[in-house]
Amino acid sequence: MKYDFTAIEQKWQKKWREEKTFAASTGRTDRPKFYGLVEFPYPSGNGLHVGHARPYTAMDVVARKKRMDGYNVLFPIGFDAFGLPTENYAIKNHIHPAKVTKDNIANFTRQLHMLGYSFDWDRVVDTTDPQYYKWTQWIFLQLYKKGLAYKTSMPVNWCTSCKCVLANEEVVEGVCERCGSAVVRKEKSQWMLKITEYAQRLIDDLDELDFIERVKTQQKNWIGRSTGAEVTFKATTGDDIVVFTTRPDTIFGTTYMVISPEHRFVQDWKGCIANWEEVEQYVKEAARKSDFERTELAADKEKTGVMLKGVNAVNPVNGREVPIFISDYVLATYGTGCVMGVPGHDGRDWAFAKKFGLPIIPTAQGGDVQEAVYTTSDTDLVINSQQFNGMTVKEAKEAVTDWLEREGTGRRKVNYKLRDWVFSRQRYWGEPIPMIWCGKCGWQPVDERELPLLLPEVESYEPTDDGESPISKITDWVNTTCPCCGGPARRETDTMPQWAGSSWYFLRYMDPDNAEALASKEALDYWSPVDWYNGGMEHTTLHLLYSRFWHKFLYDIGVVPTKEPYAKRTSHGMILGEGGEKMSKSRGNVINPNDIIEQFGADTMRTYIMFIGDFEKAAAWSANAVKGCKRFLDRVWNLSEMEHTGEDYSKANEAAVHKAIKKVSEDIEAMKFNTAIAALMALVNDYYANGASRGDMRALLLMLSPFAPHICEEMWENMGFGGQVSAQSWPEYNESKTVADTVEMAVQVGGKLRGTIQVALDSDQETVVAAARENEKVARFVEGMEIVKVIHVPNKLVNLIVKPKK
RNA sequence: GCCGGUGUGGUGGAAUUGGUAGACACAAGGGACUUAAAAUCCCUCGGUAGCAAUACCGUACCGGUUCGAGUCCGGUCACCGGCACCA
Repeated sequence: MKYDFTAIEQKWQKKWREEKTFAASTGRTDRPKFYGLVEFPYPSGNGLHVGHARPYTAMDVVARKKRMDGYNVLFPIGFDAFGLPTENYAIKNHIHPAKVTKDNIANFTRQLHMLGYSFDWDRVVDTTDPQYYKWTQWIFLQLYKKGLAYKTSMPVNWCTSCKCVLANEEVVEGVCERCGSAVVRKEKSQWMLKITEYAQRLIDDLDELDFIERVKTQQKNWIGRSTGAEVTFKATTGDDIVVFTTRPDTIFGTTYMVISPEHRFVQDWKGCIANWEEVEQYVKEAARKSDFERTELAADKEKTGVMLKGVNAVNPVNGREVPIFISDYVLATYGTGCVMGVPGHDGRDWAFAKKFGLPIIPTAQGGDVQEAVYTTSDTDLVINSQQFNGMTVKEAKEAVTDWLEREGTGRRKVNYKLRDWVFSRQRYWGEPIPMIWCGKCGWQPVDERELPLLLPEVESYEPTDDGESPISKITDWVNTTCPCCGGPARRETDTMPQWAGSSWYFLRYMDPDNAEALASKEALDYWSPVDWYNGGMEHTTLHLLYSRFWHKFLYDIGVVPTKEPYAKRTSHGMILGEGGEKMSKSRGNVINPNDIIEQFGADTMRTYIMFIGDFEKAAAWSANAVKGCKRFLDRVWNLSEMEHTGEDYSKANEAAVHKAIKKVSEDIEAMKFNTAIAALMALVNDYYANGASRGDMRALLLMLSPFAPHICEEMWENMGFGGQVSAQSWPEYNESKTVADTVEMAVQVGGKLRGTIQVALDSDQETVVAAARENEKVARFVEGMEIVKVIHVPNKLVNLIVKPKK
């Protein structure tokens, strides 16, 4: 009988769908629970990509194995459907984004079914569904009520021609992606979320989590905790210039100050600044550059800046007056937007001082700071610093800070690189922010009972000429009454960023239809936390951190039972095109999973995408290798033509089967899917060499079923094992049966491999050395030599260290 | 630039975490079967020298630690992800 994968796959997919084979049930007390989560897709018009298939297949393999291990498994899917691409598509084609979204979701759903994923299709969530975003808005209101949402002025990318705010991605080399006009930075009032309030907890609680190390370090570095001091320098205008420094010990070396071009002092001091035209010109130029361009420190890149003539700053430790510059390497958004320039011991400051001919005063011994910047170590001795001279750098850090605190001009301070979350978008396709502005009462939250606050219908989704969201033109919707005083008021017309909906979606899966709460307490208590969350490295510092922040907040207000949303986090590598290039439409190397399924079947697609390489690393697509996986499944299918007798493992295969069960079990747990499949290929090779009993076949189908479920179900049925593979228990292995009684050991002489020997398992050193010396090749290198040392690694290797006999 | 990561045959990758480098595949070459092709099966397959046994070299590059390094340490180069409004 031929392996008709199309018929087989359709048959089983239909059955799974109709029988709801993989539906999760809340609160089954007879089994432990397992909640496996994948990052839900953004339903773009391009359809499902092989880049989705890798992580989804991986977690599907894990979920299927966990069910066979006896867990009550929740493995859900949904759609993160608000966002820019859909909106832009809608603008271009004059189709409502809701319609675009609906069509794309239908297409994604069809494609996901074709891959045979064991999702619980009764729990699909869609972030654009009002019954879903009702709760996204509700969470925002709770944040607002706890003082964690506030409005402030923030710089945005402003296209001078389209007159609208652009996403960073829409700015290409400083100009608007759409019209090519100049993009400038413009201040705009934005809703912000105080993620910084959670900075320390977001660092500390990482310790308890089973996240892969690179995710932890990247999150820690992103939050960027540093300890130091906040110091106040008096300006000659009388203003306080506050700087943050991690190096208070170098304060005597301050020879200038720098403030960011957009700092309010620049405008405040306009009257005192003698060279205002020059300053204004520089501020304008800086506005054109992104933070990224500004801080980019290429070796050949010259520092730029302008001195503010007419204003100086006074160093609080010695009363010395120093000049003040504006320079774009100081960002308004990090620290206080002001820095003290200590060129002797900071590379950027040194380059700046050299450029502008500023004095360089060393504050620690070692190196010649006139020639090159000197990076101090903790034990260097302090100089040029009055009473602190002779202390070590480490001591001086504390002593100077103590002194500043006593004098009232400084204080200890922990600083974080992490910035508050800009939560406003002047866009249509997002959740409306449920706030009302009243001229008398200020910002007022929409009454919770009125949620969801529906996104109104508009004719055009284009941002307006004044840069406001298109919904600002719907006056019927915008004009409302103040919930506080009942007077006329206006609704907020900004919408939320796409990150909002994806910050809590995993909670909704637990109880997707709940109308009273984002999920019931029972469901949250039972399923929390997510046991295993796999996703891309690119989401480490934004999505993953945002969602940890929201979860911690929900924990604080008693909504969720755990401090952290995800117990375990792993990450997959990208799928590249043939030859290792990034897959992209323009390169024409995009692989559509549907084509592969049509040609080779979903089981081949799944097996290949798991076999393609190390799951954590990027891997290049290879059409030839796909054929190899199809060949493997053909070989599995053709095993049916062999005669199988005996329900036990056959003598010839017993050790191989036990070994394979061990290997596959461990590899799935460790995400080493490629070697799990390699082990199954090797097992099939053994079956071809030795024949296979019914018991051997049973084990193979059970182990292969998470990877290639359809073919295994079909063969399981054909062989009359009874029931479905997916409902069976995972096979167990016997450790003692995985090891042979003799082992092959490597023999080295002087660290070089000279031969191998067969010895009994766990032989002692004496036996091993004796056997080694009998080996002809080894003997040749030992002859006439004296063995001075033996290194024996049991069952692995023996290394004879020799020297010539005297 | 900063942060995180990666680099092994013609190709994808494996290597029990310091212990026999190249498992399992792909491609290629040779052979069997076939009127022929496809499919299937068998053999070879890191480099150099040799008929061979075998020897030497070999995990991006340079150096170090060690009886022993793909694995650890220092430096260099190349590539990939992120850099806060793509998600």
